[in-house]
Amino acid sequence: MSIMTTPWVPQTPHQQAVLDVLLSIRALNDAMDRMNGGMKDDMDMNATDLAALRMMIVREQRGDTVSPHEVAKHLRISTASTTKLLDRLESSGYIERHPHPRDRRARILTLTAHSRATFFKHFSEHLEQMRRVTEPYTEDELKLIGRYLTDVSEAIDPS
Amino acid sequence: MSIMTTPWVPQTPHQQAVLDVLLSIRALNDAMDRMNGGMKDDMDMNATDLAALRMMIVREQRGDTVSPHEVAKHLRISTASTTKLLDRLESSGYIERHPHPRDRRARILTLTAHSRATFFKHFSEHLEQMRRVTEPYTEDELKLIGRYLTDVSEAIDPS
DNA sequence: CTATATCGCTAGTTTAGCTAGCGATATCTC
DNA sequence: GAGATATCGCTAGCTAAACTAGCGATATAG
Repeated sequence: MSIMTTPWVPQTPHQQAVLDVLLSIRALNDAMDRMNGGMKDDMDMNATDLAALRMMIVREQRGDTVSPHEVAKHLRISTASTTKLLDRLESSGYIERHPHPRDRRARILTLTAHSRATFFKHFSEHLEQMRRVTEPYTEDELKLIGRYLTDVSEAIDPS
Repeated sequence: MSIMTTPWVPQTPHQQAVLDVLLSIRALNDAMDRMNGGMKDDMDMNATDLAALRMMIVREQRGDTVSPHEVAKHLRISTASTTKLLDRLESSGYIERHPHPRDRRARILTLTAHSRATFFKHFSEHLEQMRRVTEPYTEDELKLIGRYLTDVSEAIDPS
């Protein structure tokens, strides 16, 4: 993520602080990209398949189920590519396809126990590290940080 | 980026704040991924090629030049793939390959004016939005935020 | 009830990665 | 210096994973 891209020379300490934060956002994004890269290598999986798995895990935690169509939309790939992606995940035992109870055209996707176990095995260490560096901050500080991160997310991708 | 992935129920307001921050980091990462996706669509370019362009722009701002080898290392792709990537960028007028002044095996890569113009045209709006939401924070707040973001980056990818 | 839309899939094509290895050049060791 | 080794960017050929087009089954709208 290239933040430091415009010729912009900070004139004041405040402007310098703004620039530093934007640079640190870029650094964070790079770090997360590398983390994802590492996980996909560890799990012997491509980036898209891993992203699909992440999406399903998040949805499951919210109590929602996922359809092939939703996977396609989330990953911004075609439904044809999604079929093949799901073939890969299914044949390697990460997901299962079940009939949708009401719509006989549709499917619902579920994670296998193996899937959850493998994902957490590789992710929990990163999560623990993140929690470790987050916990020392006070509640007020965390609220400020959370508010800022939300501000930035909405600024770059008003959803 | 799936943060909310472990069954972890916050017991205190502080724990809740920690969880919220971790969730907002995931949201930020998702937003930046979508921003990148949008830019690559707008510029009719694949994600890796765009990442290479970003890297070159950052290096140029620091006054450094870039070699094909460095592109390969940064993107974690083979030098063979990098040759093809540079072929694409060169034939579409984004970069130029020049002989290295001291090492006759090597090349140095430069951006074209068209490249810079196109990139900034598509990125500057996002950057401006990010700066807009960042500027209202006080210098002390920004320092806190910057420190936290750096902490997290180092936690997930100790470089 | 007919027309249209949606869901997931198959078939075939294209893109962008990979490994292996080469020619030219640079650097290290003696 | 001379020879061995390493490095740089490249080509050739292979593979993985995306794409478009379109189909059968089913659902929904007029």
